[in-house]
Amino acid sequence: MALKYALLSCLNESRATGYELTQLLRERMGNVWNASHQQTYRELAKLRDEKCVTFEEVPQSDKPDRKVYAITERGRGDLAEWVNEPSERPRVRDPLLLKMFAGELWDIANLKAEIEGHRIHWQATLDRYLAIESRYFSDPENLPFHYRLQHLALLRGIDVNRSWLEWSDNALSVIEKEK
Amino acid sequence: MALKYALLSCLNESRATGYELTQLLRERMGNVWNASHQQTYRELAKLRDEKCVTFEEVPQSDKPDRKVYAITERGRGDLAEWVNEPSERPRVRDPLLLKMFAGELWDIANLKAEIEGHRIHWQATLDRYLAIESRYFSDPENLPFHYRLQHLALLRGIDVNRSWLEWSDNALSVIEKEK
DNA sequence: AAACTATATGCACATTGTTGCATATAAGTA
DNA sequence: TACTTATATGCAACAATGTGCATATAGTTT
Repeated sequence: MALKYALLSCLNESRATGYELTQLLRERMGNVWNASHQQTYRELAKLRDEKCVTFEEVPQSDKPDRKVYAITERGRGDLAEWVNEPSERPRVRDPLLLKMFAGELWDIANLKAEIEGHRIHWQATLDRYLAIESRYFSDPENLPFHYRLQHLALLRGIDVNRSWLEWSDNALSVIEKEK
Repeated sequence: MALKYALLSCLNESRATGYELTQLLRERMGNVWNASHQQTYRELAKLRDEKCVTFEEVPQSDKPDRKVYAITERGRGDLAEWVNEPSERPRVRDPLLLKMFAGELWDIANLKAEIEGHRIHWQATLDRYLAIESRYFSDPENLPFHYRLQHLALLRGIDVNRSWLEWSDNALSVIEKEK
């Protein structure tokens, strides 16, 4: 449901193709929302039907034609309405943490490898977010308000990944003692 | 898909009714997985078909009869297999953070109220998790391994809620300056 | 030469999750 | 007395998401 608004938020800043929107969701909004490219295209088709976006076909000779989407007045209206509605808290669904509740069934070497694997990912994601921060938000105090809000979202991503890194180090030391 | 394993993990520790399983998911596993009671009952019916659980009807005179579920060998096998498979990272879907990307469309009073509302929830959840910690995990060093793993999961919940509290204070001060 | 990555789009089917409803009783609260 | 909460179960319809497949071309890596 909120994928609609994720896409509209992107298009509210600038026009983009489905492909670009998919990338934006993965990169800039990676710690906030995610969707596969199939989902993005499907949702864009729906937004077209609802007249929340328009699109313009841009022919390309070497690659498939691009459809450049733009938000409409109605789209912006829907977005503004949604923004000011109360938001639900995110549902928690974390397979790795869930597995902590099946304790004695673990093969400890597996568990260790699993956490180490995730640790690499968290480190990489943290680095990516820190790079975004230093590129776009190096002087947050002097940013316009709507960028400060985006910075707040990014800060969540940074903090979450830092905290996962600490957690995994802690978890690995617990496992080490058990061995 | 993983709801199956959430339920099996619970039943692996002790037999329980659908009602009790719903509560466990909300309380003890609240920072790890969540499901409505309808989902729980539906999944239990499926687990029955797959012969991963058995159940026993316990008549009650004052309240509706209870169906007490227990895990089977097959269920435990499925669970052990799943535990040792690599886990996907959780998908991120946070409506409040998403709204940070629709900056100039916010009514600032709304935004402030929204964050304050969420703050109350995070504080309450943190307190709840801290209470669980002091009741069951006050001496983690001397706990059996599978309880230490559960403690690790709880620590995530504590940390996430603490970090949301800090974030909301930060966010509120950013908003205050804008006013 | 074959495989992989990036660009670019999308359909069809399957699984999962939400919402509204339905039933039944007891105890506590306004 | 009427409403809410807790216990206890579940179906049916609908909405949202995920997975597998399909197509097309160019450049880069093995």
